[in-house]
Amino acid sequence: MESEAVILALAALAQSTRLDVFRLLVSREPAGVPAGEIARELAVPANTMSAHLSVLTRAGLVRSERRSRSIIYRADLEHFRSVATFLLKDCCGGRPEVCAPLVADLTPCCPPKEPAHG
Amino acid sequence: MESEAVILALAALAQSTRLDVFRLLVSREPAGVPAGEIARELAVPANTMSAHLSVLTRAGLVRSERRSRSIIYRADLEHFRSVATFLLKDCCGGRPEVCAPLVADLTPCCPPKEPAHG
DNA sequence: TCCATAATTCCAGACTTATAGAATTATAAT
DNA sequence: ATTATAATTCTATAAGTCTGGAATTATGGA
Repeated sequence: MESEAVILALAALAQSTRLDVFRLLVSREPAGVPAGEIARELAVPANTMSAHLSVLTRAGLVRSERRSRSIIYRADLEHFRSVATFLLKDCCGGRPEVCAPLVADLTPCCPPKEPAHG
Repeated sequence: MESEAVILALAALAQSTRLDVFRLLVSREPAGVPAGEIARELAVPANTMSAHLSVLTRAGLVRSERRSRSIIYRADLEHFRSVATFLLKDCCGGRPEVCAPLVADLTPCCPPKEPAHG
């Protein structure tokens, strides 16, 4: 993950409509949501929403796939996680005390598996 | 942590000079760095840097304190962590599989304490 | 007081982003 | 072919951001 990709992702999420879109898509994984329904649920005109979805796509945070007349959008959770990792590693590397409480906070909601093998 | 505060923080970090500043300040904790030295190290004019520092301050990511003629800037790691927590909790709540690998990735660099007590 | 240093604020120009109406493209049903 | 639905692209406007020169404020030393 390069820092330019991180900046793109941060900029994409630093806008209320787009943050709402991403949260909606995360909550609707893995089914995804058609563009029109996203626009309807968030009460934003379809063309405006299309512009926002394009920003999220360029940032790598969402992917889309046509299904008949609809275009289904889904959150790219792996990309999101790699952005978070980049950001946290930066401070974690030098400052373990930053990440320790965060890990402690996150651990209860995540299955206590053994360390990743990838 | 409200979502408006998160958007402010994301917007502040979604700019290369400011991301560099924040990384520099994280690496220089807890001593901090005077404004002029930040500008010099990142090769940015003092007034331009001042504008960036002001954005980071409004976003709650840095704090400053005058020491004689210098103004010392420091990263606010707690605020940064609460931004990260907000973002991750959102996906963690619905999608544990997102956070599990991240926690696994972060754990090795952080002391394996028992869960937080705050 | 006078000067030097450190940082900020003021200001203007160039650039980018957010928004949405109108037009267009793509798909499917009749 | 015609019509309807779903989404995007075109275009324009309003608003916001990034940048840095010039002026200003704050501090400290001679």
